[in-house]
Amino acid sequence: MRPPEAQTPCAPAAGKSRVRDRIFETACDLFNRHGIRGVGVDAIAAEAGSNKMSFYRSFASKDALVAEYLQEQEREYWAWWDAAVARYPDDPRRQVEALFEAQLDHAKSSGCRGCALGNAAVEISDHEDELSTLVRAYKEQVRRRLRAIAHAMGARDADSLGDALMLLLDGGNFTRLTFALGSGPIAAALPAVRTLIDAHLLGKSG
Amino acid sequence: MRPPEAQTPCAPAAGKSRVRDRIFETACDLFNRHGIRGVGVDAIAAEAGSNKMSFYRSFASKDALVAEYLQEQEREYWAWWDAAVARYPDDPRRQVEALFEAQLDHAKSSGCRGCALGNAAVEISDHEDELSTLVRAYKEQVRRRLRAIAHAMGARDADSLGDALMLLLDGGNFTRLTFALGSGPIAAALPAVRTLIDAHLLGKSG
DNA sequence: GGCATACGTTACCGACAGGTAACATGATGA
DNA sequence: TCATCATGTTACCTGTCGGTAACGTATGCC
Repeated sequence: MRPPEAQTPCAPAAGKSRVRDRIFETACDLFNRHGIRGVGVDAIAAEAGSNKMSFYRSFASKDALVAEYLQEQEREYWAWWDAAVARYPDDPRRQVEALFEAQLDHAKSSGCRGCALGNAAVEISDHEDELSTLVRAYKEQVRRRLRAIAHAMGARDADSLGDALMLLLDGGNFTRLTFALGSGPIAAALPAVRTLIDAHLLGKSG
Repeated sequence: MRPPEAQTPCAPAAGKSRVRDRIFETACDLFNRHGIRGVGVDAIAAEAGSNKMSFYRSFASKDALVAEYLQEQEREYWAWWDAAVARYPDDPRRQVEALFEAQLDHAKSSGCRGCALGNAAVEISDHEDELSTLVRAYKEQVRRRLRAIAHAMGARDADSLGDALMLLLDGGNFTRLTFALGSGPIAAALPAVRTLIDAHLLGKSG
């Protein structure tokens, strides 16, 4: 996927450089804080202690940077997910609870702006195919994973349960944008999750 | 709130004109479709069959238009809410179900882009006080209303139930941005709502 | 007719956006 | 020492943005 051109003799891996990394980290931070359309290339480079020219030596365009940003956000998200889930192998119910616990925990951090990928869906119009495809693939995987866990629990209407869990998850992400740190309705997610799982494990409900 | 200046002798009500209405409707449509930052004043005026100069004769600034847009969206939303709820006076449980039925129904329309106010929260940075205050007030009222209905049901942990309902509602709005018409997880909202209400009416759950 | 209202048209402004050219510098390594 | 590479610097291009000035015109009211 990535052409092996411009390979430096040693040091940083495959075409990556120090400024590039600094710029990219800065970009991720600014995109998260102000939205994708709310941050210009110039501002990113300056905030990274560099300049626009150096930016364009590392990134083909702003769109390329945004795509990489979204991919990185997804990568981090799944790492976060896997870490939460890994603590309870073979216990899908506790896995789900751990996910929502971790979400609540993360929502209490001041830098949290909900779901970066989901927020991007608001900003990118439908014709920006590459970006919206990234977001769609991510959301579909969230859905698939939650449904799979619901199935693993042996729940009745597992797909429906998985989807309901996704609604609670995304509801938390969405409301987090508006409500300050610990004050939002997101704290109600975990009890609701437990109730729903109970209902889907004991009997038919909807 | 609105100064009574420039009152025309008769015809359209209090300072409003035909172009103004056309421009405003066009703006609402475009904001919904492409986001607030994704639409320029020029594009709005042109799409409305007018021009920028006429725009600025009716609106003090783009920010003023955006504020009015958000207020209008909120007005329409509560009208929609009240209509759904009014069909079942004195039956709070059915009121909630009617809300989620109406949401699902609306989500199936092609123009639906979830929650306009919530989407705006993604685009406006924190320092734009006037706009983010509008969004926050709206979201707080959603929360208050859902909690109130939960209380009216006589539910245990009514606040928690109300918050959980809000998460499901906003989760539906958020996911609607990504999943096409009827294909998203939003269909799982209503069964989940019923399950949660049942649990909160029968016994303690979480 | 005279006048104000409402609207269209053209042209312009300063600011900033994404993106590029050309050149200077400083470290590295053969 | 000399070439190379990564980076910084300055200047510039084009386009678009929010916003304004000045002028023209159709309508309708008195």
